[in-house]
This record gives sequence, C-alpha cells and structure tokens, in this order.
Amino acid sequence: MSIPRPKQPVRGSKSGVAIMAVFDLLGQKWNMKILWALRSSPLSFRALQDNCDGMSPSVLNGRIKKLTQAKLTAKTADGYELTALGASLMTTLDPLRQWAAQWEVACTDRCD
Amino acid sequence: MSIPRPKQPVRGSKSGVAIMAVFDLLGQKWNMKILWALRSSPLSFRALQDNCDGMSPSVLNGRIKKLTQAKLTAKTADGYELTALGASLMTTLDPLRQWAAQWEVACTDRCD
DNA sequence: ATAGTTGCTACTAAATTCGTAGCAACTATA
DNA sequence: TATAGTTGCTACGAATTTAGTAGCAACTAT
Repeated sequence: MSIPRPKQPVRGSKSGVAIMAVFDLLGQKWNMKILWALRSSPLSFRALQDNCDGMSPSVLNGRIKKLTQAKLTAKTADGYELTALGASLMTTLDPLRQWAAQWEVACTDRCD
Repeated sequence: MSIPRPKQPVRGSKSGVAIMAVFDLLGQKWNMKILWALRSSPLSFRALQDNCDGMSPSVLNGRIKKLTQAKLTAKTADGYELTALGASLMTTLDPLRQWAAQWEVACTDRCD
C-alpha cells in the first residue's frame, strides 16, 4: 500500500484531496496515538511501543516509516520526534481534548 | 469488540482517558470520512456508501452502529445525520482543512 | 566476557476489511 | 396489480491488516 500523501490518490479515496489524505493517515490505527505520544518529547522505539500499549514492533516500524515519509516525524539522536509539521498537526488537534471532555459528559449521561 | 466510549477501556488502551477513546474511534478506518460526509447534510445508507468510495455495506453498517452508540450520529427520516455532539466534533476538526493545505505545500516540495 | 538495552525483522495467528451476491420492504410506474 | 427500481441491510469467502511472540545484531555498562 502506498503512503498517504497530499496530491496523490490515497487509500479509500481517488480524489487526492488533502483533507482526505489526512483522514487516511490519521484514520489508520495507532498513528494518532503515536503522534500524541511524541507531543511532549522524543521517544525511543521501545518507549513509543510502551506508550502505545505494547503495539507490535512490526506495525510500529511500519507506522514510523509512513509518518516519516509524510514528514510528520523524524529520527534524531534522541529517538523519534515530531517535525515542525507534525507538531503543528498536534496543535491543530489540541482542541480535541476539550471536545473529548464534553463528549465524556454527554455520554456518561445514561449511555449504559 | 466493544464500542469505544469515554470512561471505559478502549481498543488499544486501558487508560479510559477520553482523548484516547476519541483517537480510538477516529482512528478506525472510515469513521472520520463518514462524519465528514455527513457534515453538510443527512445522507441515506447508500449515499453514504458512495461518499466513502463504495465501502462495504457490512462495515458501513458496523460503523453507523458505533457512531450512533457514541452519540455522534443518529438516524432520522432523512437518513443518517450528525447529532449536535457529532457536529461539534466536526467543528473542532475543521482547522484540519487548513492544516492539510499547509501539509500539501510542505510535501509537494521535493517529497517524491 | 557478560548482561542488559535498543532497534528492528520474521513468522504465525487473529481480527478487520473488501467485494460481491442477494433479500425483504418500500416506491413509483404502468 | 404486475413490474421495475431503490433502499437498508445481512452473508460469506477472500484479501489485507494487526497482534503476539521470538529473536538477532549493535551498542552500553559492568
């Protein structure tokens, strides 16, 4: 499977529209969590794995490659870290935390 | 598999932290695109399917159920539509469009 | 040397998704 | 009241993805 990237057809969409590439990338299991985990500081491969509930190393490796090709992460001496672009994505996604809190409230009102 | 929901352990995370439940839900293939497709107007099952590049009806059905239990979508006479909560999520995610545009620019600069 | 850590590959099993077929209920249209 | 078309959805086998575990080469500290 090819790496989701703007201006290219992506998994599940032939449009190549940028936002769809984003959905494609973020809609793949673990990618959001990986980026989220790297938010505050660089992490080693194994630390990243631990942060993601012990996800398979093979899958993690694949994700890292994709995220790196998408220019959202990079490998440095400190381990893996967000690029400026990746960091800006996390900033963009930051309001999600607040939303999640609202969602939590709405859902704990007789959701069970 | 259980429905990701705040205050409950979710797929790939035992923490039960709300944001993780969000990542869990949105990090599942199609969910973002489904919500995105419903952004502007309610859609019928089949229209939704077309909007998502002809995704399998069985998977779509499963997604609808999850999103509905998560109170993000609802079924009405007009078809499927976003709840107020779902709409607020889309609003929260709206800045992503701008980010995607930036990403596109950054990536078309020698990404190939 | 020896043991521990780190980054990663390999491989099998389990879970998820795809793709297609098809059916019951409803809606025209004739 | 036949007939055809649409809609929502289920079934099921095939393909793809993810999980889980083992393990190895390189590096570090002892």
